[in-house]
Amino acid sequence: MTGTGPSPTRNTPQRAAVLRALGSCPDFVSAQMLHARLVTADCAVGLTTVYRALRQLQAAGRVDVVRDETGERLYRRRGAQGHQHYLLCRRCGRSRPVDAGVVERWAEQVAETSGYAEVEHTVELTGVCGRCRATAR
Amino acid sequence: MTGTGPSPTRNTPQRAAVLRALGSCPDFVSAQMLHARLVTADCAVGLTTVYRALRQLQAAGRVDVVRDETGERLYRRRGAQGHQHYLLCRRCGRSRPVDAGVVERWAEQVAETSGYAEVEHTVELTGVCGRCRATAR
DNA sequence: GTATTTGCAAAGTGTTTGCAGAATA
DNA sequence: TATTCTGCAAACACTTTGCAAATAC
Repeated sequence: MTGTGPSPTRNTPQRAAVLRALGSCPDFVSAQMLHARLVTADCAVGLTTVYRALRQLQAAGRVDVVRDETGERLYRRRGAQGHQHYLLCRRCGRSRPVDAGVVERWAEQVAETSGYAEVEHTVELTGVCGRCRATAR
Repeated sequence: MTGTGPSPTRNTPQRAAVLRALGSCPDFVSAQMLHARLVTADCAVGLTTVYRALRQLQAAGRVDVVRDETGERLYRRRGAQGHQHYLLCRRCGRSRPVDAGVVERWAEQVAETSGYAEVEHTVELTGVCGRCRATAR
């Protein structure tokens, strides 16, 4: 039986470029931004391909995904230890990881007492970072 | 001086209809669903108007807004005491309020220690409710 | 009587899909 | 060589905007 195999993945220069570009962004970026960045650099990749690569990375759990207030998806390469939450600057997009252990435990507890199965949680913190506060008022 | 007045708001049957329809939905609904519902009932309202009414209600803090996984906005009329979090069923959309006091306090603390200003938070819990679990596997 | 609201049609956004040609293994 | 991947163009879904006619105050 073929099963739901781990979907074969080839090594292509485009995917490598996307991953590299993503790694060079300390903060969350949208697919569009990433694409623009790749085009600006010499290594142009189709927008479609960027979207596909990102979806793949998301499925593989190698990126964290959040949504900005317009609903646009923002991606960030994930470190080794999985699942992480961030505090994002609404002005410049800068992000910093935050310790959300409390929330994790809370979510687990709700999951247990609610009668709901497969409970997942999304936590997003946004604010205005110190630098942006200092700059434009 | 004109200032940023509290934007005059007229009472129109359409707005009343939107608010009424919203009130009759125990769970989160999208603008599109709400519009369909209004059309099905005799009181037809333009889709544009539904969107405008919802934005108005959101600005007035009279609805809670979340996003489903596709990015579509879902609205739910808010009770008296403001700001509330929910556990949503991914299959049927059913929701139940959850006590997120822990998270509120955590968010406040992060806000204080982070150096970020105007920190806001979004918390979304999703799962599969008991009824849906029992029904379709 | 005047300013706001409505609602249609059209534009705009981010994202996905169809498909022929190119590239990988 | 057999599949997978790329990338353009077109399709999609939700949402917003322009504007003339209708409506509330």
